[in-house]
Amino acid sequence: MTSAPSPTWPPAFGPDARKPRRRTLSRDLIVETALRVIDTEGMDALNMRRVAQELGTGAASLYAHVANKDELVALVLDRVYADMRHPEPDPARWREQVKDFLCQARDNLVAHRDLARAAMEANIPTSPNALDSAETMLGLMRAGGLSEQVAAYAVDALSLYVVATAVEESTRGGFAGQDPAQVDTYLDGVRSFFRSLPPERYPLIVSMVDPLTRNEGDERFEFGLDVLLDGLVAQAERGR
Amino acid sequence: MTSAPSPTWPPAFGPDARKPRRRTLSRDLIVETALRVIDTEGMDALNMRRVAQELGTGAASLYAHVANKDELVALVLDRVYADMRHPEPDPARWREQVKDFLCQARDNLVAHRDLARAAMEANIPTSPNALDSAETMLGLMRAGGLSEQVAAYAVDALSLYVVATAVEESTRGGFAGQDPAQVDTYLDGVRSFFRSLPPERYPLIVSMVDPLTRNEGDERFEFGLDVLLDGLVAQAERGR
DNA sequence: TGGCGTGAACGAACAACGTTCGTCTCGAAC
DNA sequence: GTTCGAGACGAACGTTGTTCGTTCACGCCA
Repeated sequence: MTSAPSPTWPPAFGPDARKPRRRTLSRDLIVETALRVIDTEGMDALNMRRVAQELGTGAASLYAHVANKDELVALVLDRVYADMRHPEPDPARWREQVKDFLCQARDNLVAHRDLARAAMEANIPTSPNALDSAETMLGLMRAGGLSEQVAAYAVDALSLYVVATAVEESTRGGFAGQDPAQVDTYLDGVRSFFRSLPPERYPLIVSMVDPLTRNEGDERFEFGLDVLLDGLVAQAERGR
Repeated sequence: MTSAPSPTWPPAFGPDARKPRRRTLSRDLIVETALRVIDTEGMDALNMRRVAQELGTGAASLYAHVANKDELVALVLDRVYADMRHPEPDPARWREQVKDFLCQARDNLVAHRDLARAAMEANIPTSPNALDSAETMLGLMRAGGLSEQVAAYAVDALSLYVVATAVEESTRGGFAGQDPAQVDTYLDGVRSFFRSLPPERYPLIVSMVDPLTRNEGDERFEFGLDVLLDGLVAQAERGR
């Protein structure tokens, strides 16, 4: 590993001593770059040095614009919530509107790899664009005739389901549905594992391998969503 | 910061040179120790050196019994699932039984700080005791008359809701409900933040602060659970 | 136009982490 | 009594988030 010692030039004579100092750093640019890293390599690959490298600078430079990594991730998340489109409440179609809005939210999340993991770790939403989504959901629910308390609880439960589903889905096989073939091979592995289990201990799991591992588009996600919304409709009618 | 250089004794004469070599390491002991660390200091404080120190040894020693940290966490999680008590299915009371079982699961999770985070990151459950719980749930659902596909989807959705709720709750204010007073002060902070929001942009959030931040025991958790179960009952009756 | 203060960029460094390496040592089998 | 292997162990490596002290470019005021 010992290489010939290369002579160290005095700084002024070093190669390209006048490298152009990039003065173009900004908060938005950092957030956008971080999102691009997440999109292409996932959350695990997101670190300060990686983002800085993408911008042709060092990690320390980022801290002039961003308090720490947690704040950066929160900003990225809020940036993604900004892409949501918000419907005008129509009382006659509140159930459909809520479902559409939540499907949109899920699509928006899984479009950015496993970014949903950040949404899961976040507490009660406090970022501007996340609050916009909460406000919209509350509007749809209240238009549907749900009481204040039921609407408040429902927003919580539904948001939780959407985010948790996005996390689960984006973790399947390591990366989200971006390559369906690899998800299939992962599920094939699960199937053969389930089938190899001792039937005397796990009779139902072994006999229900196919329903348990069924993967037909958004069927699984929409099933849970419909169950929740059916339950909410029942609540609404009961409270009336 | 320069202190007087203390003389370094040759190893053989050092203090307590004959420290008893603990040959009592085992997989179960490591798992139990890790769980204790999680219980007392939370998941963030769980690292290999910390567990090893608790056992009076070095981090490297653990790797003879455990492949890596991920496996250790998975073992801890399975160890916690072992505490579940499994009911005998009674078709007449299936809804109540499912609810009781899931409440037990939630209590079991939040009893160990933010261990639920590990359950969230885990994929489809493949550990023995987690599979036992899935098997039990499937048995209760099938006894209730749900179709194979509905039961399979339902187990997924309900498990997801329980784990996600546990994560959310254990993250509130940094630590789970172990100190209700501190959770209250956290919620007070959220309340005053919500109230300080611009009413023209967030009219519903501002006017619904109290319902949104209500924290009455397990009311919030049970609300979502009841909504899901109501929706499932509706599914069951529809499919009949 | 020329000096100057300030915020930002930067390289180096620190501490904590998961993990691996090579060595040593104990206990049991022969 | 010798051998041998599993496991305990200290040291080290590479990666991470973050901080420190310095340097520098730009805009302001004289």
